[in-house]
Amino acid sequence: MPARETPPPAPNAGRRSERSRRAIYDAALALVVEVGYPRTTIEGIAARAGVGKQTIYRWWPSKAEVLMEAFLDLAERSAREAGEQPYTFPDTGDLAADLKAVLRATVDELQDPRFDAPSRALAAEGLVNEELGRQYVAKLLEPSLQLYVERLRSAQDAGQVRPDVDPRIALELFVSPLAQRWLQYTGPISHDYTDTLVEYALYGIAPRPKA
Amino acid sequence: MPARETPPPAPNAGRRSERSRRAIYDAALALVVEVGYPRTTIEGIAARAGVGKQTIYRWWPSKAEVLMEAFLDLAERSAREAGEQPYTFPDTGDLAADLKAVLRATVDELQDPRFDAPSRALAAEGLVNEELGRQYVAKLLEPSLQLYVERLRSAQDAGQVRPDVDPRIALELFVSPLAQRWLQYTGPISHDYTDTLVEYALYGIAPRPKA
Amino acid sequence: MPARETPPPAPNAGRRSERSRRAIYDAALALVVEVGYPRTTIEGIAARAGVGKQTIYRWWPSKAEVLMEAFLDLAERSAREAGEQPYTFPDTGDLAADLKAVLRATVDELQDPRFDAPSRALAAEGLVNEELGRQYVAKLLEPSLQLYVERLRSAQDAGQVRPDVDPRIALELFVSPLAQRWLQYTGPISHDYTDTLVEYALYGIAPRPKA
Amino acid sequence: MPARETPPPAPNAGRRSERSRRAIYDAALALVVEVGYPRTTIEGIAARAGVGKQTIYRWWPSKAEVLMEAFLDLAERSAREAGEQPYTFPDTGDLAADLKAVLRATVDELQDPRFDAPSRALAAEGLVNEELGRQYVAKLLEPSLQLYVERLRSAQDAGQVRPDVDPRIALELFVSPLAQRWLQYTGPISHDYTDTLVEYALYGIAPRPKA
DNA sequence: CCATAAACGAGACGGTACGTCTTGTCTTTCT
DNA sequence: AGAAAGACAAGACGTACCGTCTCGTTTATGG
Repeated sequence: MPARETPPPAPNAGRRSERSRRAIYDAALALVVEVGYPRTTIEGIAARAGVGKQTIYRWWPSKAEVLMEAFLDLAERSAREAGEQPYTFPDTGDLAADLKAVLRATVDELQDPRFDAPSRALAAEGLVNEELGRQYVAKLLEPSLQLYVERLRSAQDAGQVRPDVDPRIALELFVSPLAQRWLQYTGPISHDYTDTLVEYALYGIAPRPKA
Repeated sequence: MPARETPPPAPNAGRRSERSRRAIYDAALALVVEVGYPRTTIEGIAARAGVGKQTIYRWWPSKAEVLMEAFLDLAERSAREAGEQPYTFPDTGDLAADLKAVLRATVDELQDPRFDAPSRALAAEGLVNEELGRQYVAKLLEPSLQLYVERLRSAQDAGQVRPDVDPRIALELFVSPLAQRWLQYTGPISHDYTDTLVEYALYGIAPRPKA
Repeated sequence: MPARETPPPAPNAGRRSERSRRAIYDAALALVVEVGYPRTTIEGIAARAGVGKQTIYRWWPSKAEVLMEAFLDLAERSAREAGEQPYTFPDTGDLAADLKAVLRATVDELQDPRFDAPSRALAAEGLVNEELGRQYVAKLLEPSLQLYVERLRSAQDAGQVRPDVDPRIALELFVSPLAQRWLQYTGPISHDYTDTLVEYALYGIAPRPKA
Repeated sequence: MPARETPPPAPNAGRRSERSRRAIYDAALALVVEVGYPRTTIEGIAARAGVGKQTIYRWWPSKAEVLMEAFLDLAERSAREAGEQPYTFPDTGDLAADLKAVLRATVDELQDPRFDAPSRALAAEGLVNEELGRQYVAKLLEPSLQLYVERLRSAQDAGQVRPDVDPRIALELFVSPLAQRWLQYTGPISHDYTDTLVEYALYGIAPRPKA
């Protein structure tokens, strides 16, 4: 592997301008919503943020990473704003009801362009750039999926899910179909749809013997 | 609606050079595999195909559409070469076995870069360009999914799937998780994995009453 | 000497756009006069000429060379416009009178900003870039100086200049002082001044023996 | 005239760091010799001198002025080092010999890159920036030319130069040609060349009547 | 002899221009 | 008329410097 001539001379994060960082986040998110990801350029972000291009290049290696951080920040702020403690999952004892509730909320969120546009853009970039794709999963997807894992484990303890079932796989039965319909336009998404997914996943599609 | 000055003077498809078309397909597919989709440019395709840029712009509106056609052509040729009749699905009477077999074959296909690279590229473009995304689904995805629908309907007739189940949704229980792991690197894919998906989907993850 | 990776792929001069060339010349000359050479940028020339930057970079290696060609073209056009045959020198038989006349004309020309600004800019660039400096001399200066050489030789034939004098050096006695005052602001320039130079140069500054 | 908000809060020259000043001079001169004037940047000077950029901007308005001071300082030091009293001119009574001697020394000096590079750079900048050009003349050129004036006046007193000759113009007959050949590459410079200039200038190029 | 205010090194910042690359259009020439 | 070739206007890329603006850290009196 040929070494770089001059390894990037690591800027001093202590002196970083918080003002600029915020302006860049805002500009990036706004542009992705307004003109779409491919027409969102680093020049455009810099201009809209009232910032020199170098200030972007100093802190991020690509527009995808700018957007990633901006979106993570947005998610954090949104959660905090909503007064909710983030990353929790209802556990009423009724697994089906809890899953349906969470998936219905997810469906609603996926309709909001402020969430849809950046999220979709990052997913798209991730498909074609493995490094970024893995970051996307690790930072955005996996933390949420982990909540399903925990809820499913709790359901296993309560005897509502078979103990031999792998929760990490089980969750994909309802999460992945929704994800695919959302991302790839393979079908409409609705509360009914996710309710159905939960039903099918819990009880299977094969005929059930009479209890 | 302001009319175009010159309505696109529709080229005469009859005089189209078959030689150029083939060269463009080959160049596009090769480049996507070799340098990746983002670094595949129309200029690059033209140069590699020994073709004028205008010849590409005359017949396709974007590099994504070039790649789409090239990939469809590849798929057709591959099927023909393999001597198989395309678009069939095994029906041995054992639904679980048939699904597992098809999904195992799919897993193998997804590992082949000649398939993976263009397919992933088109998916990525589709995420961010709805028009293209819908084309992708209609031309590439839906035809395959339709085979699952038919097989599931046949299983319903045989009493192996509950009659109230919607086959178009049911198929997503095993197809979408595989698709997501493949596209988004959310987990490893293997024959074991798809076998498990089929099991979970057919019989559910909830405890089954004794038969 | 390390060879270039790809030697510049020589554009096809036959297809060159005359319209763009003219627009670039005009823009370059206008900008140098209006905002000065250092603030004349390639981007500015391109914008003013309504031309892509690449069209400039395709045909010229630097803004200095653009300006050089533009100025040569201007000189040619000016001469043609004035209906004069360019590159001639009066020869009335009276050397002193002829030299004074030409130098007076030169003084006038040096006051015209359309001539002064680009000419001075090229000279400045040439001081610091030997390659360009030599071009400046070869294309702009030397052809004019050659006319002095010829006139002086004719004067030698007529016995008005000593035969052992080197005309190429002799001409510098009046041309260089004017050039230096013009370029370096070492003194004012006027018709009187150049007349004096001719007098001093022809007859020396030492006392002359009575004839 | 709109007044400045804050009149430049004149730095206190008393506290100025001599160490930095020296380092800046050295860096500026070295860089001009090593990489040429256009590639000598203020950032580069600061880095090489181990100095903050602001320390340069605090004391000089432009890189040209830095170089000017650096060069004046160099000239002073050189003179002092050579143990010579600066700004003197030989007066042996033989004008021709004295002029030839001084010009030969000048020719030698012009060949030394430590003198040539900065001097040429300042001249170039001066061509295009009148203010700086006039400074260049006043601080660097005129003091030397004044010595010629004095020597010529002394020669006039001795009857070796006609009393009606203007020494300030006369000196240009030999100084300007040398300057032009040096700066603009209009011809080679050598001791022979300057000797010839002196001859021509003193006795003219026209035929001399028999004494 | 210590307090304090300046100059200092460092370097992030908003900008401008660089020279390169690719896009999609247009034009020329050949077949 | 289609195709190869490639010049063109447009504009984003990522880099290099500009000149300004903080940041702590010397440093050098002057109270």
